Amino acid sequence: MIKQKLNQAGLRLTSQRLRIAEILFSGPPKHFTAEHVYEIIQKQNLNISLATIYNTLRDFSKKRLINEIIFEPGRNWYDTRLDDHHHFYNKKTQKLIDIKKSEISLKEMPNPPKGCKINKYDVIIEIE
Amino acid sequence: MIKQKLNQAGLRLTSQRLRIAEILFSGPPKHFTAEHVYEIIQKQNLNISLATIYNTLRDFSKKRLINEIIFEPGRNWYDTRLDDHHHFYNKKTQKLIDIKKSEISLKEMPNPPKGCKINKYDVIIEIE
DNA sequence: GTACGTGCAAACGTTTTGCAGCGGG
DNA sequence: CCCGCTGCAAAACGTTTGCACGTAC
Repeated sequence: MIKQKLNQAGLRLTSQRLRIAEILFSGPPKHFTAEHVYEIIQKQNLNISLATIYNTLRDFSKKRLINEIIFEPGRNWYDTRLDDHHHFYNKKTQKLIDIKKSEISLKEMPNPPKGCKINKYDVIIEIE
Repeated sequence: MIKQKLNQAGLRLTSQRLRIAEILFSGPPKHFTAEHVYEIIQKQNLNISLATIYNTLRDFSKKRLINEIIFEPGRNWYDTRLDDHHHFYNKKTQKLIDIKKSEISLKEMPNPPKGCKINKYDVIIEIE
């Protein structure tokens, strides 16, 4: 349940967050930017300010409800999938395509510099 | 030779480009942003506008003289290394560390969607 | 009641662009 | 001589922030 998700993450159940979460977590996994979410909200004749959407997505991402993907300069993308997987990125169409974990993985993970631990790793394969 | 490099890429040999290329390609491989290059230019008491540096780095990158690396939202990094290698990214110190190709590679490259070819792939391992 | 969230507009940092003038080929 | 490059300032872009108000808990 969405309310549980937000609660567990320590986020207050405001109507804006609930609405945004509903958009993100209903239906199949999605790749999206703040602007995409904003457009959907507009089409539903709802009124949530763009700033709130930016803040909400950042909060969700910090609390690991969604995943930030960086592959394009100057724009933040997010992914509702949290499991270990990677992406094709089509620069022309600006579309992301998931790559299942089983289809790809590193031969071996290199040792991080001492004192550091590995947070996560992303593989972006640029196609055209 | 630097002049040959630019010529082969079809770029005119202007003094600004030569100066920037000299900074990039002298010494060891480097990770840098436009702002970094600008600071170096300033310290040398030269005067190349920031816009020109942005444009030049973009041109160099398009012509594959340098490599664009995307790992941080809202800032473009470049790398003078063109060979197949990947990066540790320390979010706290904002430093990039090279990972030799021999230390890392994919088990197998997944098939791109039909009609598409693979341009390049980047592995970013975020550490802290 | 209080700390946190929201909306708005304004600020921010990075990058791009329009345009007049310069200079390489 | 022409087209591409430069410098400057201004615009553009995505994102964040300051502040007054509202609301969850």
